[in-house]
Order: sequence, then C-alpha cells, then structure tokens
Amino acid sequence: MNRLAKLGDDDNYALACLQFLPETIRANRYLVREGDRVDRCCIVVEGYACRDKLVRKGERQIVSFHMRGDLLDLQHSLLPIADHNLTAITDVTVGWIAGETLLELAQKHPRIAQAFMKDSLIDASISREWVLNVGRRDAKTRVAHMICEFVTRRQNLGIASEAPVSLPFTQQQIGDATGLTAVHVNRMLRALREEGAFDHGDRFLKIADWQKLRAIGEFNPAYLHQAA
Amino acid sequence: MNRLAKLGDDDNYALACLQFLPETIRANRYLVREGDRVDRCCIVVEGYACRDKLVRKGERQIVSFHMRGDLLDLQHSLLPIADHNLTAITDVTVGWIAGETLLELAQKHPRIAQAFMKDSLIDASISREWVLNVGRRDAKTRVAHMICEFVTRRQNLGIASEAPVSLPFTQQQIGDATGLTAVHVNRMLRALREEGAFDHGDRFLKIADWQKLRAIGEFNPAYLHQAA
DNA sequence: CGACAGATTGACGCGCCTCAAGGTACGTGG
DNA sequence: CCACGTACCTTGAGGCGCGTCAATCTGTCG
Repeated sequence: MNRLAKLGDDDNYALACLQFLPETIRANRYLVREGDRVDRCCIVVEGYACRDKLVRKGERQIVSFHMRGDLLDLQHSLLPIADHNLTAITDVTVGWIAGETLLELAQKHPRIAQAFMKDSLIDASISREWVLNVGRRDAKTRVAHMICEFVTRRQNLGIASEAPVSLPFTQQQIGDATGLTAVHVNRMLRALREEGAFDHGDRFLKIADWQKLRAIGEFNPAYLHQAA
Repeated sequence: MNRLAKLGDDDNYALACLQFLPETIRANRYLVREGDRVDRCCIVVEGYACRDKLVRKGERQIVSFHMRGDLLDLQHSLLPIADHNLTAITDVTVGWIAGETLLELAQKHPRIAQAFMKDSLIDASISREWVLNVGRRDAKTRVAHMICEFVTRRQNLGIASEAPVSLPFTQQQIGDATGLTAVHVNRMLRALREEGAFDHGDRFLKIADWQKLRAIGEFNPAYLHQAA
C-alpha cells in the first residue's frame, strides 16, 4: 500500500489493525457470482484469481487476473451488485474485509482513500490495455502480451524471474483471457517457443529472450503505472 | 454528481465554486496524447469524445466513448502519465480543471471523494464489459451492444430516444470501438437494419425495436450501475 | 467545379474456429 | 497392483467470419 501513496504512521497503524476473514477456495470455484449482492472486498493472500464474465452461449472472457497482494473489488463498497464473477484460477487464499470498514477507513484517512483510488485507477488502466489487446492484436501478440504482463506484475511483487516460474494458467484460461480458443493458444505457445522467446512445459515458464517476447507482444509496461 | 453520492450543501457549494477552463476541439483532434504528462482533468460540456490507444501497425482501438457530463481522466490527478489518447469524436467542448484542485476538494469533502471513486469504478466496469464485447462476441452482437450502450447512456442523461437520435460515430469509429473494420461494420449495420432492429441514415439512428436490438446485442445495462 | 471524407458493395483470401482423435499425467477405487 | 476416469495438452483437416483490396457513389465544403 505504501507503493500507492505516502502514508503516515497513523495510516499504517489503522491498516495494521484491520481484521481480515481468511478463506481458501479450490481452483475454478467462484468467490463471487455476477449479479450477487456483495458488501465486502478481498485481498489475495496466496494463489491466483481472476475476474470473468460470460456471454449467452456460455463462452467465458477473463477480464483481469490477480495475484498475491492485489486488492479485489474495492468497488463492492460502493457498487453492491457484482458486474462480474470472481473465480479462483488456482487454489487461492483471500482475506475478506467489510466494505463498510473500508469506507470508514477512507473517510478518516484521506491518504488511504487516495491509495484506494490509485489502485482502482491502475486497475482501470489495465482493463483498457486489455480492450486494445483483444480488439486489435493478432493471436500471437495477444498471448505474448498477456505473458509479459504476468511476468512483469510478478516482478513488481519482488518475485525473481530468471529461473523458470510457475505458470498458473491452463491454455483454456489463457484463451479465455485473450479471446482465443485453447487450441489456438496451444499453437501460439508453440510458435513462441520455436521462435525462442520462452520455453514452457507443464505449468512452467522460462523466459529465454525477454526483449524478443516483449517485442512480439508489443508490451510497454507504462499502463501498469509502476514507476515507483 | 448527486447521482453518485449523497452530497451535503457544503459539498455542492464547493462544487459550484470550481473554476473550469473551457476549450473547444475539432473532431478527430487529440485533447491528450498517450505518454503526455497531464495534471488536469476535464468534463465534457458538449459533443462526444473517446479514449483510444494505438497498436504498432497503427490500428486504433477506442476503449470508451464519452458524452455530456462525463468526467474524463480523473486519473490524471494521481497518475500523471497518460496511458491513452483522448480524442474528439465530434467537435467537442470540455471544461478543464487542475488535478491538484480536485485532490484538495476530495481531501476536504469525503463525500465528493466518494463520488469520484464511484465514477471511476463505473468507468472501470464499462471497460470490463468492453473486454467481453470485443473478446467473445461476434461482429453483429458487438455493434448492437455498442449502440445499446450509447442509447442507454444517452437516456440516463435525460435525452429522449423515441425520435431519431443523432449518431455521432462514423462507421470507422464504430469499427475502432468494436475491433472491426469499417467495411464489416457497414455490413453489420445493414443486417441490423434489415432485421428491423433500427433504421439509420446519415449520422442518424432510429430505434425500431428496442427489445430486438437488446436481444441481438446481449445487452444488460447492469454494468452501467445506474440503478439510481 | 474539384477535393475530400464517408458510405456502400463485391470478390477473394486468411486467421482463427470447429471438430476430431489421440496422448500424457494423475488421482481414485478395486 | 492395475483399471478407469478426468483434466489438460497436442496435432491435423477443413470451414467460416471477418479482413483486404478495390471500385463506385454520395454529400459537403472550398
């Protein structure tokens, strides 16, 4: 949170006093369903989750993915009806906190309110990049871009990436995030591997040539607003 | 703004005291370029604008469109580097206001801060719906959905829609917003016209069968969070 | 009147989807 | 221990939705 705004000691003390209700969910289960009335938010403690929406035919679109430390659905403190599902990508542990509590916190601590605001704004910026990604880039570029975002956000958490990293997504999930079918994702992953951008095996990923991957994915991390 | 949060008299007074710097921009000109350092936000007074991003090949993706009353790029008070262009769709008049001013306002008036927050959250919800739209829907559905959103947001402003409404977008712009080419947008518009969903001519649109259009576009306005 | 932006339509091609048939790894129960 | 089911990955063949290219038409503005 200190990454998002300069907080005072009192702010940090207030944050430290927050009570989280921990919960662990199995992979592919819902934490929240679209249309639910929700009055709490959560923070990812361990594992991976995503936000997704369905079309009538039943196809799924993942609209963002989330990892340790991400604040999820801050919006439910102000917008009680969920406009998307919250789904576990892997087994995931989250900490729940009442929206009301966060609102009070924000009212008493303007710098915390500002940090929440900044978090939401970055979240929105990522969504805009995703619109661009699925709307105007070809399949190989989309997949490469998504992997670049994953690796970069992981690095921003301070997780090193020279070694092979575990890739939590199935090919179906990558397809759901990029607007492709799992079959075509498989072909694009193979192409990227054969071009020497990365090596990947059973849920593992080893970046072989970051500059190449970044170029193929047209990846510019500016939209993550992580200059700090 | 009263639509977003319950404001007190002092809040409304503070808002009324804001000084806006008006500016009028011609259609297709930029208000802000991606990468610019920006320290002000704006509100649309008249006309239509959009946020858009470009891919390397030069193709454009519109990531949201905006009309009278929309607050644009509130984010620039906290994130100084623009992650997208702000472009005039038609000739458009906006009112500029310093990000610093908005921050101070938010710090002094928690309910206004909350209203800003809510506005941003709704904006983000719309982006997520767009990811779904371009990622998983077919061309006719996408175009219908975009028109549904346009009509609905216009109605939420209190602009009646029984009569033919002016449609500010060119077919190229509809394509840029839906991830299609102008040629294919033309064919989809014709299909929707022939199915009796709407009639449209030179920048005009007359909804003939809202239920049909809504069904084709799989449009559910919940994501606009306008229950108020 | 010419220049230009936008709309319209047709012919054709390609990128991605669909369908299908395995293959591999792993867990579970007999 | 093997038999079986399940989830995921892999690869091929064929088809379709949308893109590309190009020509024409319209309205508007100088």
